[in-house]
Amino acid sequence: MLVVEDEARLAAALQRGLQAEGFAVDVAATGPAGLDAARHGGYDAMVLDVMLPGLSGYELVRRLRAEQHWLPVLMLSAKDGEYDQADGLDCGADDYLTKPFSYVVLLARLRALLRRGAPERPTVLAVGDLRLDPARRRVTRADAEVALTAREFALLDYLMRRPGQVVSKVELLDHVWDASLETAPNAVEVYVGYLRRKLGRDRLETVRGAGYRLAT
Amino acid sequence: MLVVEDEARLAAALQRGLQAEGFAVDVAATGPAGLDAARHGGYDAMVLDVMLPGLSGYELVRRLRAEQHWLPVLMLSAKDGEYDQADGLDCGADDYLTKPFSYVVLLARLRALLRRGAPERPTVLAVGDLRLDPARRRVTRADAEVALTAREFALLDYLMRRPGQVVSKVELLDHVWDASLETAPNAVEVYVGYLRRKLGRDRLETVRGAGYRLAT
DNA sequence: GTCCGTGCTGTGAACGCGCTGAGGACACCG
DNA sequence: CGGTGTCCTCAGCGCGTTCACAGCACGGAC
Repeated sequence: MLVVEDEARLAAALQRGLQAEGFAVDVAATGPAGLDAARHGGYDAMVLDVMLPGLSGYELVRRLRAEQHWLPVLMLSAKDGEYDQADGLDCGADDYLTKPFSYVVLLARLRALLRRGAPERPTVLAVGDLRLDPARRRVTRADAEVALTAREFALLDYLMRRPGQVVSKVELLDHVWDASLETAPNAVEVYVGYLRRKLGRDRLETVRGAGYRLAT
Repeated sequence: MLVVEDEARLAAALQRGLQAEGFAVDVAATGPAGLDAARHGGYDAMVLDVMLPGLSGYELVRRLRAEQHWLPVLMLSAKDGEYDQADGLDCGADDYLTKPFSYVVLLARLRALLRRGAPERPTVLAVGDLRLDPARRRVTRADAEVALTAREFALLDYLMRRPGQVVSKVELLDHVWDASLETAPNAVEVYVGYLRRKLGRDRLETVRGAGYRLAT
């Protein structure tokens, strides 16, 4: 949870209160700092004051949305005019609360926002009857689950993103192994062997002198 | 757009106003009629009065959500107490406006709701026979209450919002703990251990080298 | 056929991940 | 002030994972 609020006392109170509810809370005190945090912080939601030094809350949301960031934003403002509220919401905020606000209501509204925050379903890689779900970290072959170790999974993941292409051992060492210098190319052969054993002999083709290819 | 409101004059005014904005609007005058319309009407969103003959707005939303209907609901009420508002939102409404309300604000809030699309999450998270109510801060396992500490609750909450997905320890430290830099990853292991003890050994799966997964 | 280069695989050892019990730091409460 | 509960660190352990090694199989060139 990100709180962008320049009044130090209110910010501290919000942080304490939300932490007591079990949220992990960061605070930013200026518009630019808040924008930056929202961009890179991976927050679930954001409580945003309108009156901020450096960049208004309105503008902050507008930029955030323009940059394709969709985290839920609850806007906080001392302005209770109907057009202020409508402007805030039309800039891209999801809710608008006027100061002074009830803490109970703030929490309930945050919960309602979080309820809706839906991370889109990650793609599932599929090649033939092989299926790999990066988020669930599951691999199935003809609907039967296959248990893979971390390294095996990473290797298959890389190959399934390039089905039919020949991938060299050096390329695999670079991307699936971190330090290619310290690992012998034979390790790749070993792990290809493991995968073949678990997925079927002919799923991974050897291209002598060039690398490996995932059969489509 | 569905309007559920028993005061004929207000209902008619809302219908006219929303139609002027380009919405196709149907009106229901009682709770049961509204519930039925919401179930089968395929509406984008719903404006719902709380005080209704036959079935209160609270109960209407609760049933709707229990039946897995997630259309956005803007609740309308003459009650402006903070707990009325919080109750309405925790029943599953997405927004709450007190009468008398500004028409401009109503429109802006409806636009914000429609922008978000239908929510995908119920107010109470449920995975298997595990149930977690964020508002009441309670967890039950097969209808038996389980006492959790704040940290345990936050951890389970985060995992239950991503059932079946693998969540890394770093991600958990970022979102469930405040300062990932200052907390050792081992703390996650410790708390997973606590949860396993309270919820059952096999509810939380370890994915070696990747993270943890809540069994679905 | 021989020879060489490349890839495959069984064995085994070191490593490091994750689990756990013990206990210290801290806050809250009577 | 001690009692209680929570949070988190630490150290030790078990064991799965990773990878080097060496011997073998196989393909291609001649």
